[in-house]
Amino acid sequence: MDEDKVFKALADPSRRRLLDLLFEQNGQSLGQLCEHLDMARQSATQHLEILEAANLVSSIKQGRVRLHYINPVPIHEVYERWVRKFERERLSLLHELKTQLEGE
Amino acid sequence: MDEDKVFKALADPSRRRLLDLLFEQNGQSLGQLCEHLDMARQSATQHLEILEAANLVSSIKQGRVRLHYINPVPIHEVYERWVRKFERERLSLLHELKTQLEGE
DNA sequence: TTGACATGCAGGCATATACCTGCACAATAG
DNA sequence: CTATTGTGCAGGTATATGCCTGCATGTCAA
Repeated sequence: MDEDKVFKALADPSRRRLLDLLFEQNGQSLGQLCEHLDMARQSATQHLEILEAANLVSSIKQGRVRLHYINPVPIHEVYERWVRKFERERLSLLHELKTQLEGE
Repeated sequence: MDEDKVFKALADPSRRRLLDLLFEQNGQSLGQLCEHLDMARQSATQHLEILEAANLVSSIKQGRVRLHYINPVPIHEVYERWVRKFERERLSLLHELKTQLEGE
């Protein structure tokens, strides 16, 4: 997994919206997705390409439509590799910060 | 929490590195952090400002140094609000995708 | 006070990003 | 076949981003 691509892909609200839309209904075409997206079709295409490059979305051409499927695995990996360690220390760090502040 | 600021703050590798450094040792000064960062001090300052705006880092001026403290709460909130629902459906979606692909 | 050190602030530059228009191609319906 | 529909591809532009230099400010030690 390319961690950086995943984070950069998630950095844009339009792309998070696309993932939300695919989460609501998996396997949508470009046209379907655009109906919810107040932007030109070509812009949505570029966003979907970025999501695909990050392996967050897979697409399959079926006849003349291209269907898009969400892939939650990279998000899970980001959580595993990156969020969890912070989570683990969350309360103790908060306590530490509080102590430091009180020591001013 | 401003979800977009958190995602955008996390999108840059230098900023993730800063969070890693603060995770290793909390309460470091700008100078200390720069020693690990192959960039000008002013660039690091800008990254830290973005992290502060996202509430991922808090800083306190203590004499002539400014100390920086990590705040894992927004990361946790991103996980709660955004990652968890994908996590919840992860296996079932994978199964669904597999089924669709086999149907080609 | 004065020199040294850590940081703050202003601005400038190159690249990346997000958006668009215009045209081309492929598949299906009639 | 032909028109329609859905998508692919090539660019062009405005803004955002990340990096820098130069100078100003503030704090501590001697």
